[in-house]
Parts: sequence; C-alpha cells; structure tokens
Amino acid sequence: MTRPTIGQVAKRAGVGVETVRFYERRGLIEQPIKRNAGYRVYPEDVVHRIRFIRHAKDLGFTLNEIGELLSLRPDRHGSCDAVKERAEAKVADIEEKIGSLTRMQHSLGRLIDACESRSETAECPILEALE
Amino acid sequence: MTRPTIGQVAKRAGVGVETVRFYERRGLIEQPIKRNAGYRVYPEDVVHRIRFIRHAKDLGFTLNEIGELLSLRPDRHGSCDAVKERAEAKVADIEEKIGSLTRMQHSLGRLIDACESRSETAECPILEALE
DNA sequence: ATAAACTCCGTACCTTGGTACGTAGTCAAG
DNA sequence: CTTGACTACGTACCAAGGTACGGAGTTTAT
Repeated sequence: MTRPTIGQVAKRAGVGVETVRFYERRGLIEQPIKRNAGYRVYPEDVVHRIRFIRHAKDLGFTLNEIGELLSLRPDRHGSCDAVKERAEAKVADIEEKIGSLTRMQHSLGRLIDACESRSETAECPILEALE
Repeated sequence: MTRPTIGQVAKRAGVGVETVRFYERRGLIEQPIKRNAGYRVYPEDVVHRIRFIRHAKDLGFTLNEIGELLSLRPDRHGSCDAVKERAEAKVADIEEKIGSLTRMQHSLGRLIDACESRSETAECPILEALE
C-alpha cells in the first residue's frame, strides 16, 4: 500500500481536502513531503492526528489549545520542566471541564427522575446545575 | 430591590449588554417585560441562566444545543416522555465527553511520569488518548 | 491518448458567536 | 432643568474555523 495522498487522508479522517490544507497552514499537522509534481504524500499517522483534532475540538478546545496539546512531548535534550509544567496546567484545565460536565450530568439526572416521578415542579433543575 | 435592567443583568452575569440582547434574539432567554419607554426589566433568575449558557458553551455545546438543554423541563400538562428522551441523549453525550477527557488526562499523566523518570519517548503521547 | 478524477495554489466566501457603532429617546442627580 | 449615564434599535463589523471557487497542471483508467 502506497502512502496516502491528500484526498485519501481526508476521506479516511472524515474531513474535506480543504480542511487538511487548512490544518497544515495552522501548523497542526506537519508539512508532508511533496512528490514530483508537488503532490502531498502523507505518513500513515496523520489520519489519527486529524481525528484527534476533531475530537478535541468537540470537547471545547480551540485549535490553538489543540496545537499545545499536540506539542507536549518529552524533550530529548535539556530539561523536561517546561513540558511538565504545561502538561500539568492542561490536566487542571481538563479537570475543570470534567467537573462542569459532571455537575451538568447530575442536574440532568435529577430532571429525568423528576420526569419519572411526575412531580409538579415548576422550576427547571438544569438552571441550578452550574451556579 | 427593584428588578434589574439590562445593564445590571449584564454586569452581574459578567457579559456585555449586547450579549444579553443577542441571547434574547437567539431565544435563549425569554422576552423581558418592557417598562414605559420600552426598557427591558428582568426577573432575577435570568442572571443564572446567562451564567449557565456561558458555562455550557465553554464545555463545547453550541448555542443551539444549549437552547435544547434549557428547554428541557418537566411539563405539568402532558407527558414527560419526549423531554426525558432528550435529557437522556444529552446525558449520553456528556458521558462520552467525560470519557474522552479522562483518557486525555491519563495520557498527560503518563507524560508527566515520563518526565519525572526522565525516560524518552519520541512519540507524541496524547495522540493515543482519543481512539 | 484522451477523458475523468485528482491535485496545486491563492483568494473569496460562509457560519457561529458575539462586539461595536450611530442615532435617538429616557432617567436620575445636582 | 440640564448634564451624564443608560437604554432602544438596527446595522456593521470581527475572529475562529472552516468551505468553495477558479484556473492550471497531473495521474489514471479505458
């Protein structure tokens, strides 16, 4: 199997060709090598990378934040301290997101219970969910 | 304490006056009553509602989805079934988001560990998080 | 060897979720 | 009773994240 072109990558990742070029311009995926006539040829893993980007976006990360997430990796030469610090900050971010989602979930759970017991509450329990 | 005007609501909710009007146009907050000269006058709970909207947006919900969340409330007359169904779908959505975030967190945790033990992976460690 | 399909690049355009602007009327304090 | 802050309304503009278009070259299947 020969290494995929932009159209094949786009199809496998479930996005449009233009989106792949857009992510390239944004620096979210590396510059591919260019075959003879300038055609892009990709390594296999770019498909996963694009799927990761889409997924993270759905979770409320901006493309800039996603770029940061993707750039977090142990540094071979020199100290890890900076990387570690950024990773810890991201963990804190994520923790907060999870906390909010959990509160929302509980509120919805109460709402569902209210539905089931057919109570006559006029109040919307979702509103209390997040402050 | 007299019921708040648009400026007071905006300030308390931490958004701009224009944003309040925008949410009104989008149907996310109810039409307020209009005093003599057409000035908007709000019920107290609109501030919570706006804070909810902001919070939910940060979690990756679109304004349309937020509208759906807000419209979920027990209906005194008529069945709860449709409402319940939508609530359950939202809970499933949220569950998935939490799962993804948790996997991301684990990836970052391993990265931090790797930093601490000074091991050297060349691979981007967070990519494994989502699929 | 030629049509159909794919790719290149740059630029223009679109949607979402606001934010700002201009003009005009209103209210509250001194 | 006027000056400054607030409000109304409509329209215009903005940033993020794509999406589409046009004109040209390339590859592939028949």
